[in-house]
Parts: sequence; C-alpha cells; structure tokens
Amino acid sequence: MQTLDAAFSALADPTRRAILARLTQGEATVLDLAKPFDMTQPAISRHLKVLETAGLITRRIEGTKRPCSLAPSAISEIDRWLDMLRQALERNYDRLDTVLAEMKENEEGTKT
Amino acid sequence: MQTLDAAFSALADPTRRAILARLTQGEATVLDLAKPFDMTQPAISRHLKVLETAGLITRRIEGTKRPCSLAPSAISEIDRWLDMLRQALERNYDRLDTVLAEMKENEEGTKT
DNA sequence: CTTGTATATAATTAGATCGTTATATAACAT
DNA sequence: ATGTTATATAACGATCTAATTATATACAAG
Repeated sequence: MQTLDAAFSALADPTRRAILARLTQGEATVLDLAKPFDMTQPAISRHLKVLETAGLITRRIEGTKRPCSLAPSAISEIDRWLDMLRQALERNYDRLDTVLAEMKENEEGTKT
Repeated sequence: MQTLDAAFSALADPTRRAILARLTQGEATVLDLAKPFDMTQPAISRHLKVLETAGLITRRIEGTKRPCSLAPSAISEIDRWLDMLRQALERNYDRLDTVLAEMKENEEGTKT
C-alpha cells in the first residue's frame, strides 16, 4: 500500500518524528514548529507537507497561519500492518516457550 | 534514535514489507525470499541487509544457506514510539468527545 | 494602499537509495 | 580437485531526498 510507504518513510526522519512529538502537546504553527530546529522555515514547510501527504497531520487555516495537528488515520493503518508482525512474533515466542518448557521437562526427567 | 530511523526507513519499502510478511510464515532462505519478486538476488540480499541492520530480522548460518527470521527488538522500539502518538490521539479524541457532549448540552439548553 | 508577518514554491546542489551486471567466497557433491 | 549452489560484494547509473537561497502569495495592521 502506498499509504504505508508514505507513512513509514515520513516517520523515518528524526526531524519529522520530533515534529510529531511536539504535536502531541497540541496544535502548533509552522514557525512554532520550526523554532527548535537549526533549519530554515522552507525546510520545515517541506517536512510538514510530507507529514500531511502521509496522513499523519492535518492543517487548519487561520488567517495567515496554518496550525498543524496530529491526524489519526495513517497511524491506524500502520498499526494494522504492524499487528501482523506482532502476532507472528508472539506465535514464535509461544513456540519458544513450549520448547523451553519441554527442555526443562526433559532435564527434570534426566535428573532423577 | 537511530534505531528508529533505520527501522522506519526499512519498513518504508514495499519489497521489504513483503519480505517481512513472508517471514511471518516462518524462516526462509535468501533464494526463497527472492523467488516471488521480479528482482535479482543481489537486490534481495541488499534488502535483507537493510532489514538486518534495522534489527527487524536475524540470520542463522546453516551450511551455505542463511535462513532469515523475524526479530522482535526493532518492532518493540517502534511500538514504544508509536504509543506516544497513540496516547496523544486518544487524549484528543476524549477532548473531542467532551466538546461534542458540551455542544449537545447547550443545544438541549437552548431548545426549551 | 503599503508594510510586515506567516507560509509556500522554485531552482539548485549534495548525498542517499535502489536497481543492474559482473565477480568473489564458501560450502557441498562428485 | 572441480563443478555447482547459496550468498555477498563492488562498481555503476538513475532516481529520490533534504537542505539551502531566493522569491511569491496572502492576510493583517497602520
């Protein structure tokens, strides 16, 4: 899915993750978001566009400002995809548990 | 964190996600993994290296084969990070609920 | 209507990424 | 030893990314 492409690659950049982290505190304008970074405003604008295209943020229009906030849609798609991996890992883990349990049983058996 | 950089950017590629999906079915060799793709073996080897570096897979050595399997570590780091966003979104959602509830209350109040 | 503020867009450049082909390594089978 | 199989690595070209500077748009304030 190309949504996942966009979402994951948006999340791959530390600046963009920092922006999202900042947005967990609530809405912020472009300049607000740019402030903490040693980076020009156009650079931040591009990052925001990437995040928006990926469905990770939305923007309101308020006069000359464009306050950004977190959007839920892309996250939930990512979650759905990761669930597949999580479940597989859980299955493997259960299997490992079984193996370990069997090993222990055998050991006990051998001991006496 | 650079683990997150590597993990998210590894997941950004559809071929690599397909490889991971395949690995949810269990261990597979490089050639096994290459088969479904219209792509040369070296290309797949590189993808596997990316996944391994990102901590998403591990490889055993078995004679001349290198069977790959899913690794849990990177996933759990991703999960921890995404939790931050999830929680923020949940808070926003709750707040929205409150707002809607208040709107409804006001409406009721105005009606009579 | 002019000035300043908030943001977006375009052109450019440097570096990363993804694929290819050709080749190396290393184990296994004869 | 020799050929074959499984995989890795190197060199290369095409495309993408992320930053910069310069400039455009558009609202808001005097």
